[in-house]
Amino acid sequence: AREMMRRAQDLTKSGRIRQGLAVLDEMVQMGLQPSIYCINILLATLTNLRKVEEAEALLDRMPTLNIEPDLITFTTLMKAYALDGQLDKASKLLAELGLSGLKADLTAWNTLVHAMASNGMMNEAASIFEKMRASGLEPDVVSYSTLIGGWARVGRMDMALQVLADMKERGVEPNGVSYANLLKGWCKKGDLEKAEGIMDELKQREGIEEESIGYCYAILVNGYVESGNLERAVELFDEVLARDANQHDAMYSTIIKGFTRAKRMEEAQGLVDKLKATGRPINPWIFNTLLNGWFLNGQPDMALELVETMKKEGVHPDQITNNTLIKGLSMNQRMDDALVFFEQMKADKTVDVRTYTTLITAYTKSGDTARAQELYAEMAQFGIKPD
RNA sequence: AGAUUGUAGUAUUGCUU
Repeated sequence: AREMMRRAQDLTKSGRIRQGLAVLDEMVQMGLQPSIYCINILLATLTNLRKVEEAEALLDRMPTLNIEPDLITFTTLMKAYALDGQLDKASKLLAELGLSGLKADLTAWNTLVHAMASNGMMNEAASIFEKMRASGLEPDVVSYSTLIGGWARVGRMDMALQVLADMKERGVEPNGVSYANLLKGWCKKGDLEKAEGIMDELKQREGIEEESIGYCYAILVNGYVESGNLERAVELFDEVLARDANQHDAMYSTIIKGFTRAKRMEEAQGLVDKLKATGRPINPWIFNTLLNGWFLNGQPDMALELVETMKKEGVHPDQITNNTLIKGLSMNQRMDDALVFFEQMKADKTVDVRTYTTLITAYTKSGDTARAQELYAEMAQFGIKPD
């Protein structure tokens, strides 16, 4: 049974979901009983792939597999619904745990708070937070950090800071994530001075892991890039690299993004060359960032050349690479070239809603609404829902 | 007994803002 579950997981993870789930049927025929542990792993895999319908179907099948869903099962599915924006269903799952003889724990409550917060529903998030407390559970650092992140996300830094004060008062120590969420909020607002202030407080605090500090710096550097202060970003870039090797790839892609936006392609290219010289494999994010940069700067031929170079270096184009190519080529009046990549993606079954939106937008802008309509109709054939 | 099972924070692609 273990062997078969492993096979099911491998198939599912690699995107062959049908075949993966079919293994369960085989098991039933052979009289083997899958464990709840393994089913939950499958469910988490589907959730992380955003395959909500498949996750839902798996839950529905559990009775025929003679398995009782447990709290982890339901929490995983709540997350799946949240990622899909189906907040009513997520709430209902928690509310109906009792029907299965289960009771929500801190993780389940936190998942639901996050479901609301990540979808901008902060009144709901706060109300669920209170219900959790009323049920006798003490909110932990995750609960508070989730609320901070939610308020920051909707631009209510006053509320985010209030939550920070609340947690301190209640004796829950803020951690790196609590501060990262605040930083992100200030960066999003473009208030880098306030962000620096948070950074100072973070550095003075005892017990914050070095790894979290590096993570926070990465947020700050990106904030400077987004606000157009490339010089300060570059200054911090070296500091961060010296401080935390984990941030290496994120730092490079962030700074390369900055250079490409500032039309400083020589410097962007220079950083990639520097990485190549180390002989270590280049992170696809870095490569994709530079690729997009060539298109932004109106140099589609440089972009195509880059793709060839990277292939030779053993970096293979992924879905984002192809979407970047399709967008870049179509916005540089190279529709025919874009369609070559589009056909390739369809053959690989890697097209997604962005691929279609890109092309539909391009055709609409060029006045070819008939082609746009066609593509819209075609999406459904690939099981892609318009958003 | 064992096993990669659920919750919060960075970088690249579309539309919206």
